[in-house]
Amino acid sequence: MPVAAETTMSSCPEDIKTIPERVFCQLREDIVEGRISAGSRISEAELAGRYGTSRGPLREAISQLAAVGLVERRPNVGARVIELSSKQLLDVFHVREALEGTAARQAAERMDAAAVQQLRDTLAAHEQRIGQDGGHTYFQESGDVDFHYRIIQGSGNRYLIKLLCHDLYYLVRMYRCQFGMRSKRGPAALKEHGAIVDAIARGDGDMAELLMRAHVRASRANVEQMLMEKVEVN
Amino acid sequence: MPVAAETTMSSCPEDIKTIPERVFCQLREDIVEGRISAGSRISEAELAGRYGTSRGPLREAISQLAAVGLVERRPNVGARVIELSSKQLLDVFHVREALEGTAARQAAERMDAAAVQQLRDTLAAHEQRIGQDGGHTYFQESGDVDFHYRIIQGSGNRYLIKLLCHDLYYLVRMYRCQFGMRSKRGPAALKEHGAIVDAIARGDGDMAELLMRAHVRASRANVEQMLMEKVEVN
DNA sequence: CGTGTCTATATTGTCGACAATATAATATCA
DNA sequence: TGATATTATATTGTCGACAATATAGACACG
Repeated sequence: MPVAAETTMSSCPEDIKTIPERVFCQLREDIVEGRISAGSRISEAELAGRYGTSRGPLREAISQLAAVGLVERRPNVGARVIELSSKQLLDVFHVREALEGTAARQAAERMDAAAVQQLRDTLAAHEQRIGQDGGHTYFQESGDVDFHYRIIQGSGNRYLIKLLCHDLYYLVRMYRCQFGMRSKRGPAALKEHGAIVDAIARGDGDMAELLMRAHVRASRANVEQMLMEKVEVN
Repeated sequence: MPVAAETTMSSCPEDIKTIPERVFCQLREDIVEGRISAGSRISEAELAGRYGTSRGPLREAISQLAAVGLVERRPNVGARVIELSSKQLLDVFHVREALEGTAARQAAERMDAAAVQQLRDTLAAHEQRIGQDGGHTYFQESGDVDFHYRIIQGSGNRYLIKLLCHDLYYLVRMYRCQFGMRSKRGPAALKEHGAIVDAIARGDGDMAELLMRAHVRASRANVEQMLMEKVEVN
């Protein structure tokens, strides 16, 4: 009974009706996973071919990508995939810290008993996985994502949900994929998750926010360190 | 030498080249100001006529509006302007509190002397205006917006700037217009602004964030009260 | 040899026509 | 008469063709 798969923010849902929507998803995935390299130009004609559609729907998809911030558009010139810089990655983490902190606070205020229980289950599953395979990175990541996802949903704040789940996480994933970073702080993160759940269960919004912010901050520090090491290597 | 006009987030810049961009701006303005009423359906054909273009560019504009969250789209049915509820307004304020707090913190860390001076000037102009006309609401609003705008820009965090200046503020403005609320706490807000500037000038990020969050929270409390009064009246 | 201009080409921007879908109005049957 | 099936209509979705613009290359000139 893996809880993860179903609830994770799915890559490209099947129930997509319209072409622009489908292309938007696929294109986003290709960008995030690095199949279309950062900074590269996006040719409408070429992509129309690749995704088997005409340029109309494709332009719509590109518009949306631009609105979300994954590509940059210049009139009469075209669109390019955004460039990734360390500074911007850290800036994104600052935003994430603030937003996820608020999510945790509101989750503490609004989650009902059932939701809290589900959250506990997620955490337990995650714990078990780490125990089993000593923190095989993939499950660790997906477990982490699932945990955060649940809390964000639990906040019941639609705008927050939109920002974090629909916009920001794709950016974060893009960095993860392309800078090739996997969090190596599984057990530590797990403990922090536990404390956060407790605060939420208690209905202690202040503490939940505090802990979540610290958690994201620690994650950022981890990333920051990896970036430094990378610079040294190169 | 009014500082405000030039730097305020302009409604619809003149230097717009492409039609979708122009339509996006105009349509957004019409929605924000309530000329297209909340919850109403958006007919592509009708709007294409109104803005003097064909349906292609219009669809692109609608896509972007949807990505920003001002309209909701259903496949094969059409788009509607979002409905405004008190709960969602308050949720937006929660997000704003978190983001502007971060903006203030980063501004404190990153603004140079010149930028801080500009901020002071903005504040001084605002103060003078309030003194003159006893807080004529229009200038008060625009001064407030300008102040926040400067700090957000001062954070140097591109993602933050995008979220606050390009997405969130239009939502806030939409609520302001349609719920017809003007902040009646001019002098109080001004004091708070002063304290924030001091913290930023000092480079005290913690304090700047704390004060900014309190400031936004106070604004939210004000809005909350007005909402309650409204309910009573009706 | 460097610089500026001009032209050729490729790419984006825009449009109108046609296809697919949802909604509403109508008709049919128990 | 009520509910369901069916058609009609209006709206959205999609496409291919044409116009406008920017970029790269050739060419002339200082």
